[in-house]
Amino acid sequence: MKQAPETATGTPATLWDRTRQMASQEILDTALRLFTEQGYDETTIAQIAREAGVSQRTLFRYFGAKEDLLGGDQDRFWQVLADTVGAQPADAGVWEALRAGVAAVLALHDSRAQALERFRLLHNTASLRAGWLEKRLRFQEGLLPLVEARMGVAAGRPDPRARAVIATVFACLDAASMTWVDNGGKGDLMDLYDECLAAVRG
Amino acid sequence: MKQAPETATGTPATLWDRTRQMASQEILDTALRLFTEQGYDETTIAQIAREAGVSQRTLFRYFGAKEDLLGGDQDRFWQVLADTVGAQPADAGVWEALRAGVAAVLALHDSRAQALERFRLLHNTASLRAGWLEKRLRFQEGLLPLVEARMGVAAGRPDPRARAVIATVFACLDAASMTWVDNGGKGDLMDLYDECLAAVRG
DNA sequence: CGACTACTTGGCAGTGACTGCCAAACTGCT
DNA sequence: AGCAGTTTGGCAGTCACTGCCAAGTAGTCG
Repeated sequence: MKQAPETATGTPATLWDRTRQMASQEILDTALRLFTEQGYDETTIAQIAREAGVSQRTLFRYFGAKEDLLGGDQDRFWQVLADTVGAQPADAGVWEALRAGVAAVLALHDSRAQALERFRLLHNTASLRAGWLEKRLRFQEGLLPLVEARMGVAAGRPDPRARAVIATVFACLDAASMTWVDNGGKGDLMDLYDECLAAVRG
Repeated sequence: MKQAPETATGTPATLWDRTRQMASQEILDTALRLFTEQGYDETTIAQIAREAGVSQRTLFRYFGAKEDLLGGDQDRFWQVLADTVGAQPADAGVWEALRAGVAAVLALHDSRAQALERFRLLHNTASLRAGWLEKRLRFQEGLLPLVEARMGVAAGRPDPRARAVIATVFACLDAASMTWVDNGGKGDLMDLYDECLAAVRG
C-alpha cells in the first residue's frame, strides 16, 4: 500500500492504482446506497462487501472502519479546511479565516442531494454520529496551532481560548446542518451557519 | 427491573434494592479502578465482571454499554442541568441560565481528584469520547425546547439559533475541561469556562 | 409454615465489527 | 520468462453486546 503517484492528467499511472481507485469507489457507492436504502445499522459489512464484489478483509484494508464508508475521504475535507484557513491573509481575524475554511469544505460536496443524504444519515444514526464527532475532535486538536498562531496566544500558560473558538465554529456548523436537514435541505447552509454565529457572538 | 422505591431515609426499602445498589456500586468502582490502572481499551468486560463478582450478563443488565461504566449516572447530570436551567428566573438571559446549569453539574462531582480522573479518561480515550459526545448530543436536543422558550423563537420556521447557543456552551465546556486536564487539574474549571465564553462572545 | 408469584441471575449460543496471519494471485520490472 | 513487491481472500480469533432459558432468591398470601 504505497502512495498513489497521481499524475497531473488525473489518471493514475499504474494499473494497481486504477484498480484501487475503482474498487474504492465501488465500495463507497455500494455502501451509501445500502445505507440509504435500509439504514446504517441494518447494513452489515458482509453485505456491502458481497455487493461490491470484494472480501470483507479487503474492504477493511481500504477503509479501516464501517463509519469511514460514509463521508468518503474525510481526510481530504480536513486537509482542505486546514489549507484554506492557513491561506487566509494574516490580518484576517480568526472568525473570518475559519469561515473561509468551512465554506471551502462545503463547496467540496459532489451534489446538494448527496450532501443532504450524507448529513441526514449522519444526524439520524447514533452510532455513526459518535464516530464522526470523535474524528472531528481529533481534527480540531490538529487545527489548534494554526488558530493559536492567528490569535497570538502566549505559549507558556495553557490557554483554552483557541480550543473554544474552534469548537464553537463546529458547534455552529452542527446546529446549521441539523436545522438544514430538518428543513429538508431548503435554503443555504452557509446562511444558516452565519445565522448561528450571529446568535452566538451577538 | 422495576423502579426503585427509594425511601426518604436514603435506604431502599427491600433487600433487592439494597443488593442492586451494592452490586451496581461494586461494578462502577471496579471499572473505574481498572480503567485507571490499565486503560479503557485494555480492560475487557470479562475482567470487570470477574473482579466485581458478577456475570457478564448481569453487568450488561445493570449498564447497557461499556462506556456507561465511566461517568456513573449521567442521566442524573443531565437531569440536574435541565432542572437548574429551568429554575432560573424568566428575566435571566440564556447564557446566564445555561451557565448556572453547568455550574450545578460541575458541583455534583464527588471529589476534585475523581472528577479529574474521569475527565482525563474521557479526553484521552477515543472510543469513550465518541460515545460520550453522542449521548451529550442527544441531551442537547432534549434541552432545545427549554432554551427556545427562553429565547423566544418563532415556532414556524426552523431556527438554528437555540441549537447554536447550546452547542456553543458545551463546546466551551469541552475546551475548558480539556485545558483543565492538560494542566493537571490546576485552577478552577468554571473560570476556564468563563474565559472560553469570553473569547467566543467578544 | 408452605406454596405461589415476581424478580434476578448466570450460562450459552449467536451476531457483528474488526484484526493477525498465511498462502495464493497478481502487477511491474528486468 | 522470471523475480520481487504488492494485493487479495479466507480463516480463526477477540471483544462488545443480545436473546433465550433454566435455576435461584425475595416477597407475599393463605
